[in-house]
Amino acid sequence: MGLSLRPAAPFHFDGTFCKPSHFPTPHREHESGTFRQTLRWGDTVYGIRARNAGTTDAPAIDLTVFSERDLDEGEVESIAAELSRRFDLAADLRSFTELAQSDDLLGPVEQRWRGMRVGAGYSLYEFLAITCVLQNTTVRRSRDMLSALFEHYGTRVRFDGTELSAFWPASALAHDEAEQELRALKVGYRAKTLHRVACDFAQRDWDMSTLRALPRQEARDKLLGIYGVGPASIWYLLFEVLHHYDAFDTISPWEQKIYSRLLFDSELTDADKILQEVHNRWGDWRMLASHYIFEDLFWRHRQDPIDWLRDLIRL
DNA sequence: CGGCAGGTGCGGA
DNA sequence: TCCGCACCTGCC
Repeated sequence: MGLSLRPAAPFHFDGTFCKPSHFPTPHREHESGTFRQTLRWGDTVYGIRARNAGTTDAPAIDLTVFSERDLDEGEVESIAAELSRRFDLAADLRSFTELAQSDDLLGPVEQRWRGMRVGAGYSLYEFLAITCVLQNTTVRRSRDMLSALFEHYGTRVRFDGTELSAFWPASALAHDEAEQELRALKVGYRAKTLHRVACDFAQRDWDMSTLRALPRQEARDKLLGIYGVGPASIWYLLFEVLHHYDAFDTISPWEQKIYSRLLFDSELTDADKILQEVHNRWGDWRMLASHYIFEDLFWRHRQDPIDWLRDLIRL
């Protein structure tokens, strides 16, 4: 069952649904003009297919929802609305475009990716599982931990000629033995965090419409109350899940190295200096601007490997 | 082998 | 409020 979505112009389909700087997860796949993912929504797992059916200035997406049982129209509409929020389809990026045009670094990048959205596509709980496996380790190990979680707790879903994994519900990790189970999956001390967060969410999920409506500072304080969320994870959540375009006030070591290259053509520049520079250049758009620059860099890296970047990510 | 990595919570000053 | 420390595991 399907319907048509109308993102606000300008819109960049492939930039929104494909994020080369994020490591691949088994719940989504992308090829030019087509995106598929699984979606756990309510008590049901759906298959989602989005197809580009428009242009940058006259955007349209053909959305198809797959399910084992019959779907009613209201159900499909609520899924469409949720996906529109997750992928930030209504975003007005016109003043961002204006800002980019007067910036030597962002300008050419924005031209290539005009209309690209944040586009994480996860629920809050799912994204917390991601930030948890990102903590204090290397990209390779984060990827391995997430694969193990999907293999053990995820479900395989076949639809539209493909097979993808779906995220597990929080309740799957909430039973008493879950922490021991998780340790066996080599997630280390993160087992405690994953278990505790799962218990919290299994008992009471968040009211996302309230959270989305909060000013950044209040949303920040609320999210910091979640066990396992600290200064490094908080801006991932604020940006990717809540779309606060200015959520960029701390910088992690690997990102510091990348910004040092991009902004100062050096191997390592002082973190405060980078934050100052980013603030001066892009103001309230600084996190979105950084996102554009990162995706552009990783996209170019994928086409034609960049040596220093390969050394940094060591995948 | 010891140190460290894309952090965080906790106890003690 | 700020600081030092433990923590699973894999890689150098």
